[in-house]
Amino acid sequence: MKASPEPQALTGPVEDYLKAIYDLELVGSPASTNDIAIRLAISPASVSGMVRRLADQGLVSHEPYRGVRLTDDGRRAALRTLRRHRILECYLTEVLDYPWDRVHAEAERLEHAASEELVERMASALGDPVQDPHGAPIPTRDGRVEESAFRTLAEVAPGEQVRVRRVHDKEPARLRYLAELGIRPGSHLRILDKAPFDGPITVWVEDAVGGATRAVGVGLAAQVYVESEGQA
Amino acid sequence: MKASPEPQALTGPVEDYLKAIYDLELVGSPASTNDIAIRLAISPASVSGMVRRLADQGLVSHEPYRGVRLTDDGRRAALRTLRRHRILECYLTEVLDYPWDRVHAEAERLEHAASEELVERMASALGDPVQDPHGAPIPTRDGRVEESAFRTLAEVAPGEQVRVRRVHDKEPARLRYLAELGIRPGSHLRILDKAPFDGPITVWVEDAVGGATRAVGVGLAAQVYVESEGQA
DNA sequence: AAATAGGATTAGGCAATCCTAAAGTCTTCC
DNA sequence: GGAAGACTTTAGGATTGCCTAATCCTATTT
Repeated sequence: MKASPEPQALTGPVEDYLKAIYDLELVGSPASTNDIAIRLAISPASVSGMVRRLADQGLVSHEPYRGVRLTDDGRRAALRTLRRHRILECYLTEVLDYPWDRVHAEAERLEHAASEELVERMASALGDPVQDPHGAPIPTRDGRVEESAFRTLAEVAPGEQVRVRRVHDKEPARLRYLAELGIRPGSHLRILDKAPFDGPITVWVEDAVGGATRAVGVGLAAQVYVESEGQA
Repeated sequence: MKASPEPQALTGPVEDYLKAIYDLELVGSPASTNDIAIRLAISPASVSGMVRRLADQGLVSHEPYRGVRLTDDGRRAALRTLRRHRILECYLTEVLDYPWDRVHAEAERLEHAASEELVERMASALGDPVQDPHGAPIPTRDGRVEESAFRTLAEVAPGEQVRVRRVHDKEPARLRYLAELGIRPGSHLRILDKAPFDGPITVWVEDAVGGATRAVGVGLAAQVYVESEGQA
């Protein structure tokens, strides 16, 4: 049995496509051209073109008009990039005290430039963290992750007590607002009320100063992943 | 009086050209196409093409067949990149204990991706260092540097005592060898002998374990910059 | 003053990425 | 069962950077 061949250097854009496809595939179905385009903020036509090249390189399999799936090689590459990204986020946050909401953008740029060696040094300095500042799990060196399927805050019924496990990390403004509300990974919430017609969700935030009642719109609540902690 | 316009984002290659031209200009004359090509390990024809684009962007002035000079804008951009590079080198070395000889290559990649904010955070964490691990001066935030003109070890006469101030940083193998000899910025040397016909230079290395005599070829000695400390 | 050696520039290409516009395909809804 | 609408792909372009081969300057040498 032979070690896998040297991971060839991929370009920044290629790594971005693979990450996007990985993420989109997580919900089960193959990634559609359109979804990839939206996620990367480029035109669908460009995605079609790039997907062909990724397929040529053996990183994805593509059934025209049907969608894209990562091959094993593609998945390995995606997880390597994800590991880099998340360790960088941890390092920036914990060691350099980088602001919570801007960490994602910085890591997004550095992940394509930082060597394996650098990232592993950072990981060691942090004691090999297992999740990033937004609660996302960090793939291991050998490419394993445990992507738990949490419910979102929008799906929780009134009366439940939950712990925040993860929040979306892309939009600085939303992150800043969530932080203001006291909602971040690890926060404890009790759902007090859920207004009908996709109305706001009222929660008791244990971790706000002295505890506080907060109303969260469904849009935002759908980006907050929680884990049950019991009924009130 | 108005603040200078936002420094537009430059591509990695463009930053590399500007750094190369900056360095070549340090010795006085405008940078030649050929020298830039050698420094960046690309063909002279490519340099001609890129120089035109740099001139279009107002970053350099180009007199065909005569050479290239940085404009004020170009110099500012070059110094920004150089500051990034050298602070990154310091940070990697001091905080992450990155090996001395590989720091240059890593910083070379990161300098194009790291934001101003990140680099300034690193600088603060280090107490605003004034020189990088190889002895190169770090430009200030507002773009000032003091590039001292040191003699090289190859130019020093026997009998002199010198302190190493700076060493070339590009080649890991040479750096490793110099470190083995005990020659790095701050080391104290006494020149014992200089063989004729560009022969080796024999030095007493104060900082080697217990002090040691070492012979250095002129090629290597020319990459070690020193400052006089007196006659023996 | 003409020949020549080097260095510089132009000509013509290629690969990676992205774009807009036009054409193709699939699914679903009368 | 056919047409609408949504999504995908192809066609044709642009840009950035790099390359090789060929041509062009400049300065030195005879």
